[in-house]
Amino acid sequence: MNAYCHETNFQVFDFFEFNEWSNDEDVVPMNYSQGLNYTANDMVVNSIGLSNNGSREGIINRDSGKKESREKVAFITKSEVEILDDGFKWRKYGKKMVKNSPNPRNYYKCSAEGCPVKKRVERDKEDQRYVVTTYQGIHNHQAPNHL
DNA sequence: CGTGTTTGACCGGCGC
DNA sequence: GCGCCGGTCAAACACG
Repeated sequence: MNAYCHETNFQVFDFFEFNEWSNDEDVVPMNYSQGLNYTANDMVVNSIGLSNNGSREGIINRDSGKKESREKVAFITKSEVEILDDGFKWRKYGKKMVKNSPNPRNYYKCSAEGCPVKKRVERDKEDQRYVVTTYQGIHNHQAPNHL
């Protein structure tokens, strides 16, 4: 077992999709997040819209029942480490303290050439045992092999 | 050298 | 305007 498999095997405690990713308040909990049987790895695969063989797959729209890629999704895990290794290469480009939270928010961009995907990582402001990871954008390249 | 991190500066939107 | 706030840039730095 490599470090990647180990680290992404965190239970997902909640999962959000953003219909309007310009508006952080407009989040819609996914119906299938209730089961809590998803790992961070599952969430990464679904959120980026790429399946194991690299084809576009996406997540299930609970209204239409169809799979579609989402521009922005977020999930919460209970984790002691903040940087979940999701198999992609990320370059950190910023860190900010956000209002009403004692914890900084970290900004990452996908290292792949021309890929527009970004993610944010921060600890839950009320319960620091939880980590909130937000992805925005859809990768324009092949996913890592182990995804 | 090539790549990634750190960190203050900078910028744009928004409310007053 | 001006200041707050969240997001990004980029120069310096670290490290293999």
